Amino acid sequence: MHLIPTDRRHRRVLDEHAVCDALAGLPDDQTVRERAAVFAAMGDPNRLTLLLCMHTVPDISVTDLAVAANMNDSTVSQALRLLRSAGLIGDRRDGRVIRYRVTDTRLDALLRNVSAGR
Amino acid sequence: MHLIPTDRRHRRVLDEHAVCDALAGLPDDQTVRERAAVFAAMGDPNRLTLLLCMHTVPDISVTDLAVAANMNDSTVSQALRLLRSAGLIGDRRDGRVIRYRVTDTRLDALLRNVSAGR
DNA sequence: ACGTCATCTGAGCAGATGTACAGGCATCAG
DNA sequence: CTGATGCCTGTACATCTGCTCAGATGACGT
Repeated sequence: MHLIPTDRRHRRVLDEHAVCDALAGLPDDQTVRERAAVFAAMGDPNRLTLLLCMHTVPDISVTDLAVAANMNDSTVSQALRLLRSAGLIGDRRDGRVIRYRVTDTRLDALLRNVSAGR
Repeated sequence: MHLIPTDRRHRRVLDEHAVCDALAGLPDDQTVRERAAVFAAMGDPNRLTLLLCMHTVPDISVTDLAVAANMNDSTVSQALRLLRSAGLIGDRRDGRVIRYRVTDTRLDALLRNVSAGR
């Protein structure tokens, strides 16, 4: 099997078998990018803290998140916007309060795991 | 229970109960930082690709990694240095070839999961 | 309507990040 | 030894990030 794309065919290789195996186990580029984006979203301490708070207290308000995470409102708001555009969280309006919660089910296990390292 | 640290006691809060619950479920700062660092390391598409390659082909060489991930040697080398200093991978010298593999067992499940989204 | 409150937005900036390029070091074959 | 090969490092640069600050928006109570 020659899984090496034509544009890299000229490149020197030490173990062609290894390269083909690696390529065979690789998802397509778009999938990799999507997954990486999820990890990147969790890769910031402040955002991870926010996610953990939303995980333990679903439908928590922005103000309370800001106090719990020790960040100021504006910073929280921007972090939440990023997480929301990544599809990880969802919001719900409740009067003039907006409540956030984790909606991506893939995060549940990960966040539980992080909390376990307490 | 008043889990809110004294330096934030003056801040306005909507639901003190929620804030305390969120704080109670939070690991200490250092733990959060460590976990975030792991996610951040996986948060770059190139690095995630490299990790996936090392996951499916343990002890793969730098040259082969570069071809499989379609990056040039130097970029791969720097990415590997970052991953190594994060403690996620380990290296083994074999003549003039250096072989890398994933050593952090926590990544196994995560990488398998990413591969599944193929 | 008015003031207050919860949240969002935009601008600006310091610092971090990722990549390419050039060159260096170490190892192997002849 | 000499040249080729595999890998690493330093530098430079453009880009991205995350934060703060100031101000805007929208909803509530009176």
